[in-house]
Amino acid sequence: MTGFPQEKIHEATRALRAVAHELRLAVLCHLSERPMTVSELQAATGAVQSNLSQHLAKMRLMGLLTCERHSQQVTYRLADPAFARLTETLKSIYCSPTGAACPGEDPPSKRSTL
Amino acid sequence: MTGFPQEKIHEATRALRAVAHELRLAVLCHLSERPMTVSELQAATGAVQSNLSQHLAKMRLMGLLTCERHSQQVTYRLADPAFARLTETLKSIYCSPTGAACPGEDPPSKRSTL
DNA sequence: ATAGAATATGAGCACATTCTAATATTGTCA
DNA sequence: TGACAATATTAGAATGTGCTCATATTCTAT
Repeated sequence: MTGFPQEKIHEATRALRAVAHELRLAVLCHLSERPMTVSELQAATGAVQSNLSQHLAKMRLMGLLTCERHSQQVTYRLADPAFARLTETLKSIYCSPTGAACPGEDPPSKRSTL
Repeated sequence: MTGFPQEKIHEATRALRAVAHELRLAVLCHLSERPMTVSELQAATGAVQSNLSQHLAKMRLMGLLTCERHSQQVTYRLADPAFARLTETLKSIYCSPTGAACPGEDPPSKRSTL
């Protein structure tokens, strides 16, 4: 675990929790490309307004995003461009040219190896 | 969100959930370096046996790890070496030389920006 | 066969998450 | 001011997680 002190693990875990959700990951992906308003995100993800708003709030509180209002619209963006590396990495793992990581599909029923 | 189809997002989300926990992330970090037995992981993380075992099981079911038994010991390893990229990325974000990503500390109380 | 070491599993409580539906807030425009 | 658009917040039920403690399983060695 070279060079990953417990304290940093704690911080990293917060970010992971903030992203460990289909809708939130989708949002992160979109915002990794460019800042977007809530309505744009809503259109892009197909999420229900109040639900999306809640997830955006959580991501903001978790330190992933920041936002600013422009009259009636609120634009969200990555709090740090470094977070885009996360989606890049995930893409590299799951959409890799070498087709890596093909986990055991959703729980087959239980008990597999061993 | 170029090149990250909903279906892949779903898969990636499973992996993220599997890692979005301090103990599990620590385990992933250790196993990113080399395969380890349960007792080694136990010593390395200081976790309670049954608790660790449960987390390992979850990570295995989620497709992150595989394991094999050698007499009484069970050795766990990354199901795909590509998963090590995840810990690498997190390290690059949180232990970066440029000190990036300094989120707003654990929930101050609530309500910040806006 | 028995005992002990290394792991796994199950029960159950406490607490966190997620979703929906309803309502509140903020800003624009006629 | 009143109505409408864009977002946010609240409430509450449903579901999921994580932990501990007790117990089961698997091997090995005597």
